[in-house]
Amino acid sequence: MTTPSDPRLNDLLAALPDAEWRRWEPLLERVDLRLGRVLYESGHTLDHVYFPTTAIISLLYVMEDGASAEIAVVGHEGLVGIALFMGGGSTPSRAVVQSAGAGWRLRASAMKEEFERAGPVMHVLLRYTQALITQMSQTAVCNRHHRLDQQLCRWLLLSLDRLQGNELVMTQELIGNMLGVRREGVTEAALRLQKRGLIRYARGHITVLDRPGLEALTCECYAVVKKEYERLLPDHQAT
Amino acid sequence: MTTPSDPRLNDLLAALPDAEWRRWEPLLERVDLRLGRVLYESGHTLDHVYFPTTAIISLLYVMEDGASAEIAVVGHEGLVGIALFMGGGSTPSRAVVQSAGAGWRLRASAMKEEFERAGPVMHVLLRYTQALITQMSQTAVCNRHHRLDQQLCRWLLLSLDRLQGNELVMTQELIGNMLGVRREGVTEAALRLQKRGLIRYARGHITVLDRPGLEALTCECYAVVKKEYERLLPDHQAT
DNA sequence: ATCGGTTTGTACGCTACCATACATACGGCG
DNA sequence: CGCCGTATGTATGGTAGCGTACAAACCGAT
Repeated sequence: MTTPSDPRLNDLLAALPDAEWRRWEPLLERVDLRLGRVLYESGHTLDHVYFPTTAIISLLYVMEDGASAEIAVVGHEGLVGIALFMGGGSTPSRAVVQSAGAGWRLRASAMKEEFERAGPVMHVLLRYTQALITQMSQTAVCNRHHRLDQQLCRWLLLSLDRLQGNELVMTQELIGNMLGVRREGVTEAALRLQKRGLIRYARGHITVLDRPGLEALTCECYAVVKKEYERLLPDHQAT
Repeated sequence: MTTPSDPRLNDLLAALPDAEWRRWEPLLERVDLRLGRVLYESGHTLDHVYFPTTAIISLLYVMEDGASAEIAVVGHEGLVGIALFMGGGSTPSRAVVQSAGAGWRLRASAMKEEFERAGPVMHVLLRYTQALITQMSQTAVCNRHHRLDQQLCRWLLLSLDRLQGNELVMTQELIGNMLGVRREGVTEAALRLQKRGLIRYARGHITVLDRPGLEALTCECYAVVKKEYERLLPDHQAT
């Protein structure tokens, strides 16, 4: 698929003042992000930052023994590759396409230059980074205290917010990798949600039937993060 | 106690170029940080950033039902209050003094001004922020996958790195709050470590007897975070 | 239509941690 | 010295999620 996919579907790009946007537009390169593609690997130096429009990227941490856990999710509201302007150039995590779609990317050198202007671009990026930090912290807390059922609800809602439509393509095995639990655990939790009529599951396709129901069942973590994104990035697109 | 406590015991202050240091020095105010003091509360606007020298600060998240979990620890290697220059002005977490000691603080307005110069100060602060992000992500993963015994080791080592000496003043109840587990769980884990001869516990005083032993027992999370701090902030003081 | 790989469902025993309750021990203060 | 509050140790039953194993259902390709 090669739909044009307006770059300004990405909220950060959309938030750029006109002057910056004119500079950026010619530098942006469209990328087709297929399921499973790795945008960067733990410890590797980044060569681009990615601005997803219709794709969803998962930042996940893979441990020595192969166990993994998602630390944050990035969609059209954000960007992948903050280490570039934060100064480290790499992070000990991996960025994987969790839901196929489109995005736009900018070369590392261009990104750094733009950031170093220390103008509105920098401030938006830093506010976004703070929102991302909130998501990560909340994930830490949620991992500690909340039950799998609630976490699954939170995860579904986070994904839904970054998609158009109410269906997501995702096997239970993959959800298990993201949440850092066994596939069987996901099966059981998903069945419980299905029995309540909140979702429908079928071989890698989840249809959300009752979003308010999910919101009622999930833990506070979802709302806390969402509110913080809205506070820090008020220009964001309505979902 | 009102020991002078050189502000440059703090690694970030120590890393300042001379020109910046001369500007900062008169602006820094010494603070005596007693156990339990709250430097900022969830959602409240920060009025200072704090640079601990001998104190240790715990960033913790308190949930609606009162359950809590630590998302990061800050000592002489860092600063408390990144939300100030990241742009949000507040975060949904709380900063509490976990180990009494000294620190220095800077008014919010001064901090912002210095950051906005977009020079070396900004770059150090951003690299520190990235290190902090690593710590938070790793906490999320650790909460998901590792056993309490290992987490306790990690926590002890993190504290030890930020202290002089090998004794820390901390009840099991408080450790439970930090790690987000029951006090009884901490008692049992601490007893296991004690039986192995790694620590000695006595009414709020923990003495670490065998640091290499703790390092051998803890999960990879400790080393990953430590390496990342060293990579991002190479000027840091040897512990 | 059949086969084979993938995805989902189910079962079983196990362990770490939880909730609760209570016992003990220490230490500072009168 | 004895008291009391705080801190630590111990016990009991409950449960969520794990590791493992295997069955069933589905889809696509031959």
